[in-house]
Amino acid sequence: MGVDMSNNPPSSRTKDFFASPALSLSLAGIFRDAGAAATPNMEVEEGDEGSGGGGRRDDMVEISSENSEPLRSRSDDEFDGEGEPDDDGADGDKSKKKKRKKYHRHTAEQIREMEALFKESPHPDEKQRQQLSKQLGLAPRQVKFWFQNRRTQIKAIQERHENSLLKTEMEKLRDENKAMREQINKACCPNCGTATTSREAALTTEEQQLRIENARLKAEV
Amino acid sequence: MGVDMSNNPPSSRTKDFFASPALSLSLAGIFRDAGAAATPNMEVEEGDEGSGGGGRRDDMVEISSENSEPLRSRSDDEFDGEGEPDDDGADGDKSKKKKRKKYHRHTAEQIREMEALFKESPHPDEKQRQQLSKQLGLAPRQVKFWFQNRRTQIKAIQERHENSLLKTEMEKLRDENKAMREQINKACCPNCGTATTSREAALTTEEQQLRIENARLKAEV
DNA sequence: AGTTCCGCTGTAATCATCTTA
DNA sequence: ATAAGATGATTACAGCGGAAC
Repeated sequence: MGVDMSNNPPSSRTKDFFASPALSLSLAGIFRDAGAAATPNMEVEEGDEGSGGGGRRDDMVEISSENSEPLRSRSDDEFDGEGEPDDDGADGDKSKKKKRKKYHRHTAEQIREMEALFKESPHPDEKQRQQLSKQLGLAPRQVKFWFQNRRTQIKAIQERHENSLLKTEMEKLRDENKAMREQINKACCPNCGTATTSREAALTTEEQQLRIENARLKAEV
Repeated sequence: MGVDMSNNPPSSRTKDFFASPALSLSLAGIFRDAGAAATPNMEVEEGDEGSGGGGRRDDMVEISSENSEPLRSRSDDEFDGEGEPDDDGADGDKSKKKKRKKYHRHTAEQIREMEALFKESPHPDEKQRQQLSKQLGLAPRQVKFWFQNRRTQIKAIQERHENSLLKTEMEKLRDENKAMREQINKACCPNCGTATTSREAALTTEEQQLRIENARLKAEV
């Protein structure tokens, strides 16, 4: 009954890794350097109005659509109430302004700079980070985070890449394997062409097979 | 050139997620796997050093924390000194005790429940989600997020797993190929090669040895 | 042409552990 | 052997792209 299973993702088959705006290209360069120029996008929309205005947009939850349900309660805030009670007034109304720190993405330039440094050293020390942070107008922590996340990303991408390489290589090996197997089985040696059909030949081929199996077993262990 | 390694290998990619028997392990959340130990899993082992060095052993998580709470937090929030040159322009809203909203992790129970549902359907519809959210005291959005993140997580893990399988298999193939290559190159056939010199005896003894080793290996496997 | 919804990807930030100097 | 940094896992969010109206 219902175990569903219908889900089945509509699936997109596109797997192209390197599909990210800022990250991909530079990364791609690491592996295969395509000569393509970089600096693709740069449109950082995000017009943050200058600082003066103070707009304060509250939150962005905006669920729209019908689903707006009764925003549940205090919700998640941590249970340990310690400190931080700021209970926003009664919850009577559903205002619930949960201002969750604006999300905020770093600008293209900031990323560019950090990337540049990253290329030189993926593990910058505090000094370097600090300097960068000053230069870019980011908090030192943010720079630190960025590097951390970046390392993780790189690793993931590399892994994926490696995976695909592995796959192709394996396929190659598999073919080779098959070919060799056939060769051994039927034509013994290319030099003399016609293999002898005598008992000796049989023995050697058998031996060969044994060797092969042996190797395989060894690999397994 | 486009190497295009995309892959849509018709091959094994079809597992419906979690269908994998031994996948569970590291998924972080499994604090208690409820359920009798019916999961004889134990596999996935992969040494590999990779860069950076570091062998690491990952282990089952064990976050303890009995249900209910307390999840301690060591010093939370390090107050950075505020003086930071932060202010990334714009948005100067700082000021005030900015309680950087606590991070907050879902409780073990919430996770357990969600996981349970996840097993049945990784893509719950709004109704299901809503119900769950009520039951667990989480905002619907949180539930939604959780499922999303979880899906990605699973995917990543699966990929990793697949990757390691691939690696071992490839290694196996490689060895086998090497062996075959050697065979072909040297001990090819008794007629043309170095085999004609009353090699029979030697061959047979060698063969016997091979057989013995073979048997031993088989036993090990 | 459209628009509404939804899932997925990428990313920011935080915490918990593990390493390492 | 203690403090600092790296790493992995999590929560949360913005946007894109496709599918369903």
